[in-house]
Amino acid sequence: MKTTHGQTREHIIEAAKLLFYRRGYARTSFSDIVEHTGIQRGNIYHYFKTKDAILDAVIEQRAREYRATLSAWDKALPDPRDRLRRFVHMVVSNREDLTRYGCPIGSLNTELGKEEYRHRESARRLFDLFRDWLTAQFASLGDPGQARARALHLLGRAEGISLMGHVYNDPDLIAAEMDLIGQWIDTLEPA
Amino acid sequence: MKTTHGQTREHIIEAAKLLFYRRGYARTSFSDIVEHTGIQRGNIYHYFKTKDAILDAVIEQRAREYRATLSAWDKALPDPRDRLRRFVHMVVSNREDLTRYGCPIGSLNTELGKEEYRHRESARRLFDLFRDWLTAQFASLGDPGQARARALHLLGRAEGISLMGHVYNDPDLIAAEMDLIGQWIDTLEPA
DNA sequence: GTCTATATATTGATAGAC
DNA sequence: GTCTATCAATATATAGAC
Repeated sequence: MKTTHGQTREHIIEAAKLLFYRRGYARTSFSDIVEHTGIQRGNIYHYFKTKDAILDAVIEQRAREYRATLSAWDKALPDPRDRLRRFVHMVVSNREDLTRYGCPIGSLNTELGKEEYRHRESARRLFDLFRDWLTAQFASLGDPGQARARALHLLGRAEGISLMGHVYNDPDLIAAEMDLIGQWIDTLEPA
Repeated sequence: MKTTHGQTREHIIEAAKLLFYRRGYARTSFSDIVEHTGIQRGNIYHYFKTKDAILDAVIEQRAREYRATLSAWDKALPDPRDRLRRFVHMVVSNREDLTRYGCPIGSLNTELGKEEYRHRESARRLFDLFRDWLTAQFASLGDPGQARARALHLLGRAEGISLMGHVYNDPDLIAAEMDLIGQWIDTLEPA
């Protein structure tokens, strides 16, 4: 928990976030980060003692971003159905990046879910943010007992179709599936 | 295309298949394969000149297995609806492994879909096998124009819920979602 | 805080005896 | 076909001058 706001530290995190997303964590080397930032090796170690520490910071940074996004939606949209539609719209809006590199949360969890990684839980917390937020929206929209199951159903469909769009290089697959989900949201009974 | 049927070569492929699945390709080293098989480094290089060549062989091996599975289903089940149900049942049956390590095809494509991998296309062909087979079943069951979209929808949902089951360590999530898919299959109009 | 130089371990890969 | 010994490149990480 540093209280300083050094630009260099932010640059490292932003570069690592991009590289981990596009190349994966294991395949991204310190040299990649050095080349991409222009910051020298020794200086990076001044801010992060290990590569794992950079990963921690990247995950924290993503968590901050997603929390801010969901918080902004909460403030702008009082209707839970509109909030769910906003989530669906976000996926559709990001379909080009999703097609190119996959879902940043999904692919990170896929990589870090493998054996001998100690970041499984912190990566999972990125999913928790959306799962809990979606659960709250489904709960206030209808049957609270089914809210969590519906949230995981929705997250799963978004992740699955993102993977298919990625594998088959087709953003329209993502748009079509999310349209089906939008129709499903429209049919849900109000509370 | 070797015509010899050496046991050593098969041992290497089987060990690599297991390790690539559980640890990921990038994180699996030659030392891992040596330790897991008991075969010495130099001997492995007698069968495979590079690590990439082992990956090629593992993907080919998986393709052979999946083709055999689908072919067996074709022979045993004349009704396309039963064949679709058989696919759903396979996912449910594998839910423990899917929960522990994720989907072997999905996680492989997620890793190899990242930048600077030259195995993207061969990994995608594993999905092609199921996509094309599912497309054929949907086509003979009803509207052929929607068959491919339905196949990708089904594959996406299976992949997505496998990821959620993996991330949240909950095989029941997979069973529940695949049950929904089974209900959907039951409602499809016959040709 | 930033840099150069370097340490140390591990990686994929080779050479060659048997 | 199997093995030991080793290579060259790259990985993460450290030491210390400025």
